[in-house]
Amino acid sequence: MAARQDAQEADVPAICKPCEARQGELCSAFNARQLAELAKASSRHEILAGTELSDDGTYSNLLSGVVKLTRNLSDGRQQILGFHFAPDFLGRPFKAKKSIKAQALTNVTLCSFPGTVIDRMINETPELGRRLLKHALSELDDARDWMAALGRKTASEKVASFLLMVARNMDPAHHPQSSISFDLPLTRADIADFLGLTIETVSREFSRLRSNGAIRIANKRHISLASIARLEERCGD
Amino acid sequence: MAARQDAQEADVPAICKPCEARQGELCSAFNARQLAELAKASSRHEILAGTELSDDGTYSNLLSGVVKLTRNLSDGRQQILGFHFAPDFLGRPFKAKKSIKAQALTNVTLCSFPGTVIDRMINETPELGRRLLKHALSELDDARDWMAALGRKTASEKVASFLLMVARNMDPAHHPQSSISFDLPLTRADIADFLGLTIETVSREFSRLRSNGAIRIANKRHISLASIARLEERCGD
DNA sequence: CGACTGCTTGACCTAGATCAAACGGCGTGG
DNA sequence: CCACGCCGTTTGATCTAGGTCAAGCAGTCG
Repeated sequence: MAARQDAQEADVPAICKPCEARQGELCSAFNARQLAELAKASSRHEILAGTELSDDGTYSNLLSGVVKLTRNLSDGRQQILGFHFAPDFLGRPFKAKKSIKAQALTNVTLCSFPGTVIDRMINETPELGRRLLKHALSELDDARDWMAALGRKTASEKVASFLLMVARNMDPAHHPQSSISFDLPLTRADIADFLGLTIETVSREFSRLRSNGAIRIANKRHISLASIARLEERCGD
Repeated sequence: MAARQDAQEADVPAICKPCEARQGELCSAFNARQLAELAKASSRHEILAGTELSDDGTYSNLLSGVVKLTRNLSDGRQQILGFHFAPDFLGRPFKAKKSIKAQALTNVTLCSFPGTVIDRMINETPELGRRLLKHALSELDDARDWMAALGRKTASEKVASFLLMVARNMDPAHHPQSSISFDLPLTRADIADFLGLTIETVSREFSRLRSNGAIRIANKRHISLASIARLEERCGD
């Protein structure tokens, strides 16, 4: 079994071998032959912060950076629907019912495949379909978490929940008791659009958390959490 | 082609033939052999309004009635995450990250299969996996629609959007210009828990819509919409 | 008939929005 | 090098949409 895996591993395309997403949700479903086929059709992109990602049917591994998904109401009010942190992947079969815009929050590295290749592989690789389903359900769970937050949490619970979510994504191997620090990849305006608040309220809640000793703020964007556990008490669920 | 389908049709299990879900999202993915296997393992239930549906791993076609999905915060605040209207189907592979409770809003008829059977069939029927994926993505789209509503819409926009959603589900073949009427399967408390409001605010917005002439209310629960289009103007997106 | 449950309406209150001012870091140009 | 403008942010003062509290109404059930 180990031997067989090694043999396959030897056939993995050179550009895939050092790839951060090689063992990720999408690519680890493929055998060496499929990887080779994908590698031929794939291309890497560097994308600058602020760039909007076009919604052609492509699928992409997000190798580095953070992407936001947004929806706008007719008069310009904006809601952020979710984030993708590396290593995640972007793209979906079937069109969404309403349009969703994807935009890079930081500089972003993508490895993209045309949708047609993936769509075909779904039929020959049941495991791929399973991965996509699992991924969609995970995004559904996230969306529902935020529904509960948007509908029923107070401003300070929303901000605490948000910091917790970012911390968990920036360092998935977190220890709940130890402290953690990171640079927020979002402006206060983005945070407000995600939490259904205004920038002023977000700013006030940051200040309050700081004076509580729950967080430390350096340079507006760099945040240190005393501990994950400390914030969990403040997030209401 | 038509002949072949007729031949298959002849083999369809007797209990499936008159079933409202026979051509539905789930069952229309199966051939006659699979339907026979499923029919053997399936069972029909009548469930009374108010009953909580246990979250064992079963999958069910919802043949009649309406089901709500809810999440509770630690202090009892409740958010409704979504609804299932007949003919929809319930159940999912992989556990949700956080617990979600399903409860019948009206009397409900289910046709249920053990999860093990479905999980096995996913591997032998790529079409089934595709259906499940499509269904999950559709629920994701819905959840995101409501994220935008919860985060950024006013109370009256939320109520208008809600009525629109119910109307579309109660009569999917709606004509946007013609009037439509139906019985709300929810109490004001449920509506409030869905929209992130209080029952008083929901009630006030109903009254306002009534005095605007956008809706007519008989017996608290029976609602008539002047037209779908009239409400669409009020829902903000 | 009385008790209960769901709904409506009114009076008042507050969390968070809005409006306004000022701060600080950063890039540009003199 | 400093002066200036810009942008994101903070903080304060005030306002308001929607929450809270309270009373009363209409079905419904026992």
